[in-house]
Amino acid sequence: MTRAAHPILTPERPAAAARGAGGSAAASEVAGEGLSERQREVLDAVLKLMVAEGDGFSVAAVARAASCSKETLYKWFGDRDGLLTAAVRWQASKVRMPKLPSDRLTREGLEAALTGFAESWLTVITGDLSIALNRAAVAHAGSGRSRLGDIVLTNGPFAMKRRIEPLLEAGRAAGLLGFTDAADAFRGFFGLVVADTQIRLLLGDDIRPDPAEIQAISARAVTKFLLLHGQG
Amino acid sequence: MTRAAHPILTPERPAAAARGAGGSAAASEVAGEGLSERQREVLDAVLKLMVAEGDGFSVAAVARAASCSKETLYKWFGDRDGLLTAAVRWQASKVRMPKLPSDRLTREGLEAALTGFAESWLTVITGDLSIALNRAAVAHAGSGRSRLGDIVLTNGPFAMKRRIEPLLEAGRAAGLLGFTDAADAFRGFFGLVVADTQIRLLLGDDIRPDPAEIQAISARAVTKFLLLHGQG
DNA sequence: TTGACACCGAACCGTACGGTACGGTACGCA
DNA sequence: TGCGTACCGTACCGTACGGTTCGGTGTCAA
Repeated sequence: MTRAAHPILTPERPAAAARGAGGSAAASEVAGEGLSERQREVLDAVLKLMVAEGDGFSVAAVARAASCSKETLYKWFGDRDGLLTAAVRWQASKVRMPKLPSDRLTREGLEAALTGFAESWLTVITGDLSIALNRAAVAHAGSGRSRLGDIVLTNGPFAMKRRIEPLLEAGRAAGLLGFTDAADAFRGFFGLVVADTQIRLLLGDDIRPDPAEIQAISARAVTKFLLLHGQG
Repeated sequence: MTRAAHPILTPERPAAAARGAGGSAAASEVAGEGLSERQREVLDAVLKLMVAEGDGFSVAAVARAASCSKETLYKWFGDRDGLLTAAVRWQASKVRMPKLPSDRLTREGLEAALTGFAESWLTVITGDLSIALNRAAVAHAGSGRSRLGDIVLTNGPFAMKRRIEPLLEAGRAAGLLGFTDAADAFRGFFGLVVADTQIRLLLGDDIRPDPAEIQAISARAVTKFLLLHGQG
């Protein structure tokens, strides 16, 4: 278990991490903006705890699970909220959206892209980790004690919207889609894909669609969407 | 402030409340299954606190807000969870769904009923109280510490489904709608109406559609739904 | 070898909260 | 008038948790 350099994080703004020199061997910079290997381990432990116990866990439990001291946790992340926030950010940085076709759009390409997106989205939001994180974010949004809600909102619905709307616009430009308001079209797409799935999962209903069901639901949703907005 | 008879509640199952005799003057039995006037006051105070502070409040805060003693709260509701559960049940008992047309369905009647339902639903879920309750229920569903999630699920999405599906079936029977799977049709309707509104609200986005917007959204959603499933 | 550093593990502190107990008061009833 | 009951307000208790401090250990660089 090699130790790595450990930048002191400003939980709000990850900061350029004023670390001295390049750090020792294992300070790789893959995706977790300025996080050391060890820190990522710790954050993964936090995520695991969130799935298992849903935000009710103590900092001591994190220390136990990650085999590190509370002192280190507080030094790295400031306080419990900073720890949670960092964990959610870390998870968000891991999620990748599917590739969208960049060349000229065909009807089939558009349909495939939309379906792929729907499947990907449903797979994410029905996952244990997403459910746990969304639950925590919702709870925190209620008590206003942190910005977890913002983060999840940004990396959840908003991120989806930012990715989908250009695709819809491209579809319209290519004469494949017809709509007047892109936001409204997105709303329709989101609704047809997600429907009541997410809120039911968050409320504890244990519908867990398997990949086949997700494919079927996505296909139906895209069919409906194209029925509403398809041209030709 | 007149005191009323106070049945000891079994939080799980409200029970027929083994009260002695009819109770004194003010023990009216309007809607809150076996709750005395005073108890309903207390539960309303709890709901107010949930809106204001979102489940983070202490039992002492409830006692303060409702001008009653903690001892009484524990006597009536058992523990903090019982108190919350009773409050959510009490609120659920107050929500009324819109009337649906019972006579022969016309195309206009169906459209009006669907639109009315959509408006009603959006009005409910964008309300402060609904947001607060859903947040609490989601949080509790995560830590498995109570059955709040079930209650909200039953009185939320499931209740909507139970009310809408017969309407859809009636529409199909009257030749106004076409679909093969009622559950799938409901899914579509729910999605088109709610879309990302609820999850965004729960996550702290402060979109608060006013009645005019709700009407507009509902009308568009119903139009789309009828485009997908309308016959003729 | 020595010192600085980063970390672990455990003990510690203050507080907040769930839950209980108790004294005091208003009221119905015999 | 006196008793029982239902309630309020407050004090109290135990515990759990966030956050701090400290002693001890491994590592690296001078």
